[in-house]
Amino acid sequence: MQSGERRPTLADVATEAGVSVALVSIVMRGVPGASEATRQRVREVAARLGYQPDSRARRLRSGESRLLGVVFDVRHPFHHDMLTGLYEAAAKVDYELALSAVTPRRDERTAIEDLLRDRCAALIAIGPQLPAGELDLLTARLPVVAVFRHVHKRGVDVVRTDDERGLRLAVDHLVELGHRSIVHVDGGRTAASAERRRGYLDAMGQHGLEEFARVLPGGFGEEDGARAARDLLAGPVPTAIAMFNDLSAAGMLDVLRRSGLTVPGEVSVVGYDDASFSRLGHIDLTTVAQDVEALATLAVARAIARLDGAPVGRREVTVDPHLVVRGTTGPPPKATA
Amino acid sequence: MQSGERRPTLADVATEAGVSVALVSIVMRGVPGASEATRQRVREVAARLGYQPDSRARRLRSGESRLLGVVFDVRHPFHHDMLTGLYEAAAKVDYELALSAVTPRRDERTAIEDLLRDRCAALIAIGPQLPAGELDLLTARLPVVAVFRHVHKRGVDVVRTDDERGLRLAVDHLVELGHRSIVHVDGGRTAASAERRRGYLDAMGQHGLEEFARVLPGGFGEEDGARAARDLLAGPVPTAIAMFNDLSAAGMLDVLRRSGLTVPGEVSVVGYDDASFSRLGHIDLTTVAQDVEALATLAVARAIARLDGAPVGRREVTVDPHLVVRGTTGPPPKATA
DNA sequence: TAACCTGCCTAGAACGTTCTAGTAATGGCG
DNA sequence: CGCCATTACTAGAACGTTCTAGGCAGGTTA
Repeated sequence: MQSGERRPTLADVATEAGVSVALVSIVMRGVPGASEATRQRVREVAARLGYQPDSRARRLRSGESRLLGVVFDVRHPFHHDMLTGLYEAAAKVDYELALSAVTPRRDERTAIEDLLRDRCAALIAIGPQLPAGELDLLTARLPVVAVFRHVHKRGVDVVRTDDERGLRLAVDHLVELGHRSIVHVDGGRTAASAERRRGYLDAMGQHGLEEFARVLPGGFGEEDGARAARDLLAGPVPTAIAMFNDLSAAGMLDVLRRSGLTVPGEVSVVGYDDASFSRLGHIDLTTVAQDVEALATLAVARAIARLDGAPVGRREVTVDPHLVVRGTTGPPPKATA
Repeated sequence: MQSGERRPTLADVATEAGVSVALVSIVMRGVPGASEATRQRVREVAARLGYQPDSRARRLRSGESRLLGVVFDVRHPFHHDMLTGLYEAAAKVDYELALSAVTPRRDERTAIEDLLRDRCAALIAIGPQLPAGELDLLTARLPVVAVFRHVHKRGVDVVRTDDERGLRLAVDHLVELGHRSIVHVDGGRTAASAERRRGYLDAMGQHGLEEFARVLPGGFGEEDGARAARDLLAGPVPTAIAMFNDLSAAGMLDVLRRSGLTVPGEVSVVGYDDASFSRLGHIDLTTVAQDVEALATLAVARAIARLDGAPVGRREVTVDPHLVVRGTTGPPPKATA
């Protein structure tokens, strides 16, 4: 009942089974060097005593930790999807994950320091906010892979979505539906905002719609989208809007609908991220989805390539996003087309 | 540039500073036993070499791990809020957290086993799905605290929201607004469903509204709420609905509005959980919020009380939720009132 | 018979800490 | 001067593993 009793160790199993500690270790690791008979017996004893290997001692002894440190932010739903993929990718190559969360009251520096103390072999930072220089310093200690964010330092590997392409997808979709007057509400100073803006402008150019191109200042929050909507309603309203992300798209949608406009009847709206709420019947947002699965797999692969000292090509690798068409996009109203 | 070099150890710092390993340990831990002069020098050397203590070795040696294992589910937004609180509560009592995530492809058993191997001192399981018996077995090894879920085994501590009270709050609010015909859509077989149902029935009774009490089968998903809405629309529609949670409330809202009913003009809706999307202007759901902060603090306190062998009162402790009034509740339409 | 495998097993040294027990130097006090 | 306390430090044993080097049977080969 009490948890006071010491947890059993290899030595306990060894004495109980009447063999040496080393032999029990051999059996527990499943490496050759023991007869099938003793193997069976040792395993039986271990199970009976409830023996569980001590990963601290194990890693301490065998220099290699086979442990990937992962920094994520509890506030960002994306990061949790990433965790799913990371666990799977790591398990495939027989690595474990050490998680360290960034919360409103626990900053990234603290999160990273914890991982360093745990002696993880490499660091995967999801959407790191730390100055690039600081991340770069870490690479003297261990390989660092940044996910979701462009870091222009030589030491840091980067795995991210091709955000330019993401916005091109959004624009292509709208053009295909017949839209020409398409505006973009950007992410302000948010990371990736520049890439998405560029993608938007490129796509408009490629479709010969330079004259319609128009970028409004926005941000990553719902309120930023709502504000942009009010700005937009002050002048001639475009037939379609490509938003920086889903959250700002939600704000945009809300204000548009409250002002009496129908979506997608009079205005089409595209988001970015495929946040979970976008799937809600009530929002039903057409959006650009990042391939979280691929990002996770690549991040792990990259970290391990560094650890193995394998030659690595480009420092930065991008993953293609894809469009998820839902209910906020449709052909433009007849009058404007 | 390469991460090949061995990370510096106490011994490296010791030789470099010309002192013994033990002394460096003393300095690094900040315990008495070194002069201020050498303290300064050792710290300077440690910083220069980039020394970082090895938490594996540290914990291995000093029997006590001061490590709390936390199991959470990446799919549940709630769990992330809990992490924020847990980190803070743990830091206050100088404990660290070891996180282990449950994902769609990584089950709870695996997550827990990982933590056991890390030799954490106690286990905090957020919304555990494991059979109560299995959780109870674990208590032979270490203290187990279940959060959010009622576990009726003697060995397991429980910290949860007073869900009965939560639904009473919802009903009280609606009654205060003037509603009498209030139905409840429950959570089906979901944990906590029974408690919330009971809270609803109690509250209706206390207000003398037994004759209006009506429970519809639901579930935890959006689709469950939508289905219940369609069932509801087949007969006479009540003036208010208390839903099992926010997600099912979203489904309910969507179907109601699509069928032409105004919310809260003709029907009021209350959710449960205060999920982040409930704050969106477009949803703006009145809901019952759990006090995540308090739950986290209590969970840590309870785990540590067990570790210290302090006498613990009741196995189960509940936290009061509170109502967050937003835009989906209002007085009933005149005709019905 | 001696020499050499091969299969099963063990002793004991690591890994990087912390902790216990102790030593040397200093200083105050009689 | 001798004695005891105090301060500053160190040696070496743990913690629970893994790993290297080897021992001891029993069989095969020269």
